[in-house]
Amino acid sequence: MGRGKIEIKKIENSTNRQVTYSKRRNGIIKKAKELTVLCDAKISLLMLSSTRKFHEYTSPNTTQKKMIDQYQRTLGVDIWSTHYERMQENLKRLKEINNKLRREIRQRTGEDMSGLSLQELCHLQENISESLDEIRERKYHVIKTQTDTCRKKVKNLEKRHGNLVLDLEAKSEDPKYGVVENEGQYNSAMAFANGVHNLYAFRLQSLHPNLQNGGEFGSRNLRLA
Amino acid sequence: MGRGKIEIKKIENSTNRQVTYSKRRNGIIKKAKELTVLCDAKISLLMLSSTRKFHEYTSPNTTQKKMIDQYQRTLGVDIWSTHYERMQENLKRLKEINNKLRREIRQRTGEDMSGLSLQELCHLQENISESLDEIRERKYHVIKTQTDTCRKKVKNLEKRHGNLVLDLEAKSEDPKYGVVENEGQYNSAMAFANGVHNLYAFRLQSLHPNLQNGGEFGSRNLRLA
DNA sequence: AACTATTTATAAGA
DNA sequence: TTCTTATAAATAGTT
Repeated sequence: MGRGKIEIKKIENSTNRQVTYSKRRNGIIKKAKELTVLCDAKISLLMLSSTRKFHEYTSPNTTQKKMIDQYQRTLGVDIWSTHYERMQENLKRLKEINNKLRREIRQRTGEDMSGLSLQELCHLQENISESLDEIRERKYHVIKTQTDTCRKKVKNLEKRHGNLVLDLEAKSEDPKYGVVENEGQYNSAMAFANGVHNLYAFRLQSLHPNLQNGGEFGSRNLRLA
Repeated sequence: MGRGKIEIKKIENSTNRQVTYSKRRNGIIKKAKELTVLCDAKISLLMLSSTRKFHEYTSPNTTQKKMIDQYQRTLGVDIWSTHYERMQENLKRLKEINNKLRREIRQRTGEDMSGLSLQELCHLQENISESLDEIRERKYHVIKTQTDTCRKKVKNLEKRHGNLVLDLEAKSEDPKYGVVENEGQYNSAMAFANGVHNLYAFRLQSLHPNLQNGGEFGSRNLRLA
């Protein structure tokens, strides 16, 4: 269509070819647009010129991805299958592991023991019981550690208190200090001493935590006995 | 181009639209082929009609995948990134959940209790203890069910055995049957009776499983006491 | 699917 | 590139 008929074969003249490409490219895009509107079609058009220039047209009511997905579904092929399927499998595998873990937890909590044989139940009971022992041991360990820390703090306070008391006594005997001026200070020192005494009492009690079990943390043991 | 000029808007007549689609589709594919040959271009053309019919054209010297790869490289986009990233996030999320579940199990088994405060440990111990109670209950339930089933079987066997014995006695009293011919039969019937007796003894023992705890399954309870 | 009057696309030239 | 224009090609409406 033009001043003369042309044979459909590669245009050897480079400039001519580029001009023709440009003209016909616009032509085909126009056709694609018209087809989209006239016939309510969806079109994806990718064009790569011999000079590596890229042009595209995609119908407004779709995307390249949708078109390619459709293409793959229609032809029953999947260009990206390798990557994609591997991820899908990974997801599936993780979900399965997840469910197994949840099931294990439900069994261990006693929420769901359906499907467990008597032997499995015995095994589970033994297992949980051992876990309970370990947790109890750990608890005692933590209690002991906290107690030790507390004891050290008390020792430190006692020492500082002792120094204070000595200091105070020294000052009381010193004629330079009157009794009245230092009364308030003495009282607060006594209050401090009382506090330390209480802490010390706690320390003595806590030296054998394993033998007590009378407090909040020990009630469970009584229940189990 | 035709008998009359048409406005570029959706053809409402369905038949007409399909005919036009068919004609213009062929036209655009012809144009694509010409452009491919004339200008040494590479073209990917995907078309989806309003009736969901799919047509495509791809230049002979390329493939859809190459075109799409080129498209993505040229425009610096990744059509799949959204999908891909969502999957990646999903994977990550599942892995995290997985790890949390594993950690919970390790805590419940007593394998790893690092990072647990005293309060948390107490809570855990109480929790596990309750689970143990539930599992023990379930076990007793299973034992009871099995015992009941066994008891029913025994009852049935007793009945059948009783009938056999009566039958045998009747035959022994009947002068038609000699003692010698039936000796073997009688002995085996006695052995069977002994077997049933043993089963019956087991039945009696199992009537109060909660009070026994002397067997394999009860040792744990003693250890907990 | 074929026909054909017309519109549209475009080859060549400017 | 873009414009022009003669002409080839595409196609709307019809059969």
